[in-house]
Amino acid sequence: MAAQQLTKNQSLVLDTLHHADGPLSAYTILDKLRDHGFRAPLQVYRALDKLLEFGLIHRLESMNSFVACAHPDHHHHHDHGVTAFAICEDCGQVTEMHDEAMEERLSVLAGKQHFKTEKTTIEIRGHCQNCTAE
Amino acid sequence: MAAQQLTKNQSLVLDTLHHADGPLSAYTILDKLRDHGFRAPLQVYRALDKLLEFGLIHRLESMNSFVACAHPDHHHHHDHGVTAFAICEDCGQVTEMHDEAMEERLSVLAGKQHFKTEKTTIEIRGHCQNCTAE
DNA sequence: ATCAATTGCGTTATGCTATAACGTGTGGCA
DNA sequence: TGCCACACGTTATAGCATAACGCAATTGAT
Repeated sequence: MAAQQLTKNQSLVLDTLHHADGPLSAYTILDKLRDHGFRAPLQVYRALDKLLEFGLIHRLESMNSFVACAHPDHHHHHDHGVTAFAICEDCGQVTEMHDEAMEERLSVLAGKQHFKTEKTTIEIRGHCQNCTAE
Repeated sequence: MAAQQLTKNQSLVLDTLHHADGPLSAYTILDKLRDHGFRAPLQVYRALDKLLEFGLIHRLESMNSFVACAHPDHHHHHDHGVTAFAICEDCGQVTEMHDEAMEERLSVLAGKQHFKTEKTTIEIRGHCQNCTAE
């Protein structure tokens, strides 16, 4: 699949997320981009929607914020399978995790209910290794 | 563990959720309870916080809303393990699912990162059996 | 070449979700 | 009695997200 050509706004938002060391809310992104001409939330949300669609970023439902995808190949749409996130409540770091066995398990669970899965959210809130070492 | 004595507001909110046939937002609950004297969001949110604490309801992160716990014994605090939710995007129905194998898998994943889990969110968006049968 | 459809953009206004901060009342208990 | 913890009510505000309008650039079919 061909590399996705991003618009200026989309690139700015994606760069902002890449340079952040944790998830950012849409309004935080907006504030960081005011110097680049951003004035309104919609400018951010529209870019975020596209980046989500391209699979370049993830939305963390449990904290209404967004992170750049940890995958190496930023230049292609790709379907990760299910992604699980470990979110540290102390330092805000987010770790992206993939696991075949868990996908399989979820698939079985959904199958039992004859449920057709469109999107799966898995978010683990807790404390990362660094922040646990008191 | 002893039955939890709920306050008037807490009971009203819990009843509202029990009688609903899908998840409700805090503001929807507020509207349904205006006739019972509710005037402000905080009255709802404070009750919801307690009900969450007691394990009588769940919060669905991916849609900012709340459902009554499907467990039969409403009268005791209980720790479910991890709960996964299947949420139908057509009819709004929510199915609560529990699975040992998945918990185990998540535990292993977290362990690999030396991550200390506090709370796990699993939400599957899609289409339920009824709504798939076109 | 031209028209229509699509897409991105900017702006204003609005709606939905959640909490801060303050004060009141009540029940338990030393 | 005086203190404490807790639920409650109210006002105000903060934080998250989208509707609706109009304009500009691009594409693609005729």
